[in-house]
Order: sequence, then structure tokens, then C-alpha cells
Amino acid sequence: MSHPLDAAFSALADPTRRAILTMLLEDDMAVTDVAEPFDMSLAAISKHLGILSRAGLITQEQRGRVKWCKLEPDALRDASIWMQSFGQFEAVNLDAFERFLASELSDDG
Amino acid sequence: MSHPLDAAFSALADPTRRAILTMLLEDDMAVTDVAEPFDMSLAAISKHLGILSRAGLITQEQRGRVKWCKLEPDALRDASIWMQSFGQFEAVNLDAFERFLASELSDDG
DNA sequence: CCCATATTCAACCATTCGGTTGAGGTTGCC
DNA sequence: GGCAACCTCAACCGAATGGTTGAATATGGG
Repeated sequence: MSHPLDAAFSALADPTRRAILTMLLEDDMAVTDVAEPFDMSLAAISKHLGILSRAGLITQEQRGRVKWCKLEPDALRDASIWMQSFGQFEAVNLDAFERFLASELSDDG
Repeated sequence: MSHPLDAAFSALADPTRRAILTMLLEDDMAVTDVAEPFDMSLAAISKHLGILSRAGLITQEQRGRVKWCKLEPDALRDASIWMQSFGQFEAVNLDAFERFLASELSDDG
């Protein structure tokens, strides 16, 4: 997994990890709180967070005994730019975007 | 791999597949021609093309004994839109884009 | 000090992934 | 018809992935 884009895209390929990123859009969160909504062990979530962190999509800061997870949206920029080279997408249509997000949230994000 | 975004992102996670997509930006290509620059068996490339096809990123049309591969850039739209929800990227800076593409092409894309 | 909380580590497991090889099925051409 | 070109299939392989469990390591609070 040498190229940074490898790490970014493969991190994004997992629905649990995308859901975590979506949660972190709201606010920074502790690992335990990130894990809470998922039907999965804490250790599994900890691994997912490690993958997101190594991909640069989040950062984690230890403060006391809790480790705070913070979204790092800039890391998505390169991946986003790479994709823009295909299709010459027009600036995102916000209506379509709203509809898309709605369908996303009713699913799993 | 239920969610369409799973397929798209995990297809994009492999550098060989990203390179293939970049090649297809130029023109439609036959499977053998896609395989030519890679140090890898034809069967391996055929599998990669299958993955790209199942992810909707390309389509393949059989014509005679050659199967033509065609980029399907619209499939990148959803993934692109998903990413836009993070970071509220400003409209892509074209200078940065040029620099990025240059560094990409000198690497492996 | 002791206990609970927060998180990771280590070992394990089943499945998937990315590659190989060899055989096989069409299609096109002489 | 027969051979070459184009592509996939099937079986196999080693390594990575996504999950589990149980133990280990801080840290904070009464």
C-alpha cells in the first residue's frame, strides 16, 4: 500500500469507516463514543480508527485517558482532486447533493 | 460489499486499477492493449477490469473477438459527491490540480 | 490503594484479494 | 479446416482484511 491514494480509497471502501467519518463531521469524539452505535467490539472500532488515522483522514489526540478523534478533511482533497480528472463534474448540484445525503443517511452512509 | 460506494472506493484503492482508468481517459481500449504496459498476466488484468466493471466505473462491449473497455465517469459522481460533504472544498484550484496531475503521472497515477 | 474507565495488544479465525498457471471457448483469417 | 488471436475460467497460493476474545496498560476518582 505505497501510494497515499491507496490508503485513502481503501479506508473509504468500508461502510463502517465512512459512517465513522460522518459521525465525526458533527464533532470530535472519544473512541468509546465512536464505538457506541455499532454492533461490533470496541477493539474492532479501534482498528478502524487506526486505519483512518494511518490514511490521514482523522487525527487522534490523547488527553488524559481518552483519545479524541478528529476529522481531517484536507486528506480527502487529493482523492477528490484525483476523481475530478474524470468526468469534469460540474460544480456539485446542491439539490442533488441534498437528495443524495438523505438517501445515504436512510441507509448507512 | 452491498453499498455501491463500497465497490467504487475499493475499486479505486488499487493502483493498477487507477492506472487503467487513467489510460481509458485517452481512449477506449481492448483488454489485451490495456494489459500491455503492465508486468502482470492477462488474466490478472481481466480480473481488474471485471472489478472496475462491477463497480460501474467502466463498461465493456464485445465486438468481434475483442472486448472494448470504456470509461464510465458518471459512476465517480456519487463517490465524488460523498467526499464533498467533508471539508466543503472550494472549487478545485486548477493550478494545484495541474501540479497534482503532474506528480501523479510521474509516479503511477 | 483500589476499582472502574478507556483503549490497545496479541492471538486467532474465516473470507477476500491480487496474483499465478494451464486449459478452454470464440472469433477472424488464410 | 486449421491455426492464431482474444479473453475468461478454474484451481491454487500467500498475504491482507475484518472480525472475535481475553489479557494488558494507562489514567482518573473515591
